[in-house]
Amino acid sequence: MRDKEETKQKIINAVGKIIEKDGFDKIGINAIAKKAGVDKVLIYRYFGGLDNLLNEYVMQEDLVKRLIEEFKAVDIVGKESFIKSTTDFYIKELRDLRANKKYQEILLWELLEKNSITIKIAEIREQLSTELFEKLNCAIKNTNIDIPSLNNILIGGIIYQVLRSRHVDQFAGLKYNHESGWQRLEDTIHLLIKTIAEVIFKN
Amino acid sequence: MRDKEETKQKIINAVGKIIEKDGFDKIGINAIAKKAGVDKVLIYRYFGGLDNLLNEYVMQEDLVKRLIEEFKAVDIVGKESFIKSTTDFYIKELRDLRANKKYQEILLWELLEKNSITIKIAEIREQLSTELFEKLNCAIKNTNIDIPSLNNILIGGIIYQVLRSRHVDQFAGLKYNHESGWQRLEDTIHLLIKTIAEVIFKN
DNA sequence: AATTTATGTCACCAATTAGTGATATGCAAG
DNA sequence: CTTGCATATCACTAATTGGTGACATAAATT
Repeated sequence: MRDKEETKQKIINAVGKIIEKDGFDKIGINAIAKKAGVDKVLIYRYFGGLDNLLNEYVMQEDLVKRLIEEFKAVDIVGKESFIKSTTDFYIKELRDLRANKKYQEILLWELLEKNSITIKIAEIREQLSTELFEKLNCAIKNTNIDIPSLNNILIGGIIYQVLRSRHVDQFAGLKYNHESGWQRLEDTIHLLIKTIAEVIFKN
Repeated sequence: MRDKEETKQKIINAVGKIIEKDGFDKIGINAIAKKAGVDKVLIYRYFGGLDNLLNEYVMQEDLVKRLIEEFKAVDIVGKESFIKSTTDFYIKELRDLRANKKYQEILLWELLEKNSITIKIAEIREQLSTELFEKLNCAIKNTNIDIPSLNNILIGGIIYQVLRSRHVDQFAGLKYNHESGWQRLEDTIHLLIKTIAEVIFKN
């Protein structure tokens, strides 16, 4: 008892539980205090308000670490390695996102509002993708393919399917409540990258 | 004064204004009544509650009509017409979505919760896309390209970029606060479809 | 042991929410 | 003019929200 750090941790954990259950937009001081089994005044005393608390929560979650690892894993030396490496990257992104409800909530939060936390997350991702594209630029010279732009469509497509599948069973005929729908999506990602690789490495 | 239909219309219009300004998730009885300059009890009397009111609002907006028109415009007879028709379709979808804040809000709403209205919208889109793919299936025989799956990535990618651009200026290097970023996206959509068309019509 | 400090609880405030019963008012028919 | 009805307003309740000051208690310092 009477352990400040432990209490702080209880509060931060409560944030995680609520986000996993209800998402970011419905989070509030009262709900957090109740979930943590702690008086809400402590949130003000120890964190200085909801914003700072959420900030500490996000920084504690290793979402950022995961992102970095996935980006670093991309390694390209030729056509075949381009296909394998980028396909792996996008499919891993899809599978991880599907499995990680908290990550889904953060991405959804980024669509809902702009605040100190979503800004910070966006900055980190921005920096990582810049590094990735520099690496790709070294591997691929003189192509008319706009890699960042293509990446955005793919990543956006992936994120949108996952977020949408939470409330809708199927989209344009693809059944996301069966694994087969997701398999078709993965196959199409693979095929797309293979087709694009043909254009990039045509000479 | 004292015109029931006019009052109902004032209420429905207030819904539109609030959604355009704050989106669906923050909408409430009190805010609507205030915006309409009308007592909130009339919302219960005339519509039977928030849900029914939102339902009437959505049905009155011609979002559905617009969707239908865009889907019907797709017409394919060969490779060149496939490229032109589908590229036009997706780019029109992108531009329309960018220009239509209310449509953005509805799409966002579909990501946030499942209710009678989002279900209805999803059903309509589901039916339209089914018809579209049947049309495409007639035009394109014996291909290993999974058209619905590809469509989902493209549409999802488009929607995600637009929704994201509302709070973030750039994504993976693409600047969405300048028209040039959107142009690059459109160019990439065009290139992607052209490349896929080569595969579909290779024989 | 006594006192100070850190930690935690309680009771309240003002604002806002969804929802409802009683009441007032404009209008049209008698 | 007056009665009756549709239309609209008012005034309230109960619950919930974010936020704060006063108080209690455990632990550490003297």
